[in-house]
Amino acid sequence: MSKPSIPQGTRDFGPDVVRKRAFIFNTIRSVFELYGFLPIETPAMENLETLMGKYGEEGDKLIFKILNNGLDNPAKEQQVREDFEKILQGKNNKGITERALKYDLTIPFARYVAMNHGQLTFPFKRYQVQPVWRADRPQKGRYREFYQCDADVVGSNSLLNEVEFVNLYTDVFSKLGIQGCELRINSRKILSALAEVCGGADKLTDITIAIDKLDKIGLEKVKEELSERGLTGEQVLVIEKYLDINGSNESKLAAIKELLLDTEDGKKGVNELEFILNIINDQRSKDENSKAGTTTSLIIDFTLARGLNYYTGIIFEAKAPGTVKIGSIGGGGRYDDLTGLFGVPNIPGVGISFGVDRIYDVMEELQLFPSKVEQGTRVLFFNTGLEESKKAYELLSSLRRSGIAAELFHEPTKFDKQFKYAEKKQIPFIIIIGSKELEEKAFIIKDLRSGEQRSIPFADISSLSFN
RNA sequence: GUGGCUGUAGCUCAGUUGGUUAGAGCAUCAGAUUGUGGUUCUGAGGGUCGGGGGUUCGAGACCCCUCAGUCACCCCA
Repeated sequence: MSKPSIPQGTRDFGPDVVRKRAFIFNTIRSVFELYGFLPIETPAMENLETLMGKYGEEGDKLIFKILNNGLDNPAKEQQVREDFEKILQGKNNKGITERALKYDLTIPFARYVAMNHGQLTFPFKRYQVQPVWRADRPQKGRYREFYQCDADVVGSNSLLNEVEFVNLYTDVFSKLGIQGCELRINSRKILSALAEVCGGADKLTDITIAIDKLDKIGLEKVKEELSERGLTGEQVLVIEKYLDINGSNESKLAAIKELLLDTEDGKKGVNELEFILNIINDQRSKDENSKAGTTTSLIIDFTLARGLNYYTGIIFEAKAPGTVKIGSIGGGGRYDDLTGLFGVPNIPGVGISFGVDRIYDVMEELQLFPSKVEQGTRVLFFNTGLEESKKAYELLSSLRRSGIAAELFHEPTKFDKQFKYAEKKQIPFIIIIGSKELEEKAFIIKDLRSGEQRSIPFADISSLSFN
């Protein structure tokens, strides 16, 4: 027997980790609900064709495919061999695989909307917290199974939705206690205007992929990559000018107008950004937290591109505070016609996502988890024998009824063991009921943190707070 | 999919140019301590040195293969 193990890139979570993760999930969920989003869930697996082709060529490779059952049926052997031949040529085949684990929450949601649009009230605001899977090779902060927390609004073109998401991000990070996050925004329209000015609207994807890497590989390498992707020296020069834009949000907008305002897309993109910025600035000028400088800052970033190619308008990326080297902890954007892929056109939407696993790492590194999230049992009743435990159980039940987590030690053994159990589980109080206490109708309660103990009549147990 | 690094006790790691019976700390269990823990002391258990092959009189160490973990690239949360 070899040692048991779990698949690469997956993780077990112990009790304390689950508690901390639950704190993050609950916080995000409560903010989603506060903004009027409704929960849905979709299956772990989707039909392969629902997912294929939605995430680009690279994305297709990272989809976890599920092998069909019954391939060992002798009667089908010939067919299976032929089907498998197609797999070897890099083509998917229904005879071998027709289901896959979901890759994100957005496409399954689009599929859900396409299937149920007749019943939904628009704008439909949903949130979804579920695991997704990617056949990526794991590395720091990247796993093959991880949770996404998504919120999307479909059926509305209003930019007020984008404003809502800016505030939603801000509220979540504030409630989690993470200070100094950055929310970067851009518009895909700006990027396509850039492509247009560079004489190659068809080069949009190449340009976005290259400039997205700017902060990682530097300007020179980006220029190299652009040349390799077939852009002329003149076009690269325009992009260099574009990438050179910096300063405050206002000066960035002024500079981009100069560069791209001749184009239709450029105008639209700038308008979008200005609209959002104006409202947010106005709101924040009246808000105490913003004045204190502890909120998430909203930053226009023309180098922000985002890989997923279904985005058409505003795009977001949330970044951890600069002191931790984790990078993106969330992202999202507007898509004009996501459900069109599933035969239901003209339902626009905008959505965002939180990367819980990375948020966890950030909070762990900055020690931001409140100590109360690790709180479990408040009081342990010592077991000193059968008769005594009967009384202990009676009192314990009354505590549980009033919401206080309590346990009875599982067997009558020496105090040493029972004390150590309480210590390891960080149970702050122990209660002892022995034969003497039974007779006196009063138990001994001890605070393990201070070592203080006193005797309390059985009847008075409800007056104790166990804090 | 491509490349780098690391695999020795439950955990963190020592282990000399290849040399006899592979060590330490922490953790676990037992005792000192029969109804009062944390500290201390004593003792015990625990290893096919990731797996397979090779070189050698002799391999934890050197070579090859393989598996696993990890980091980076591509891409992304």
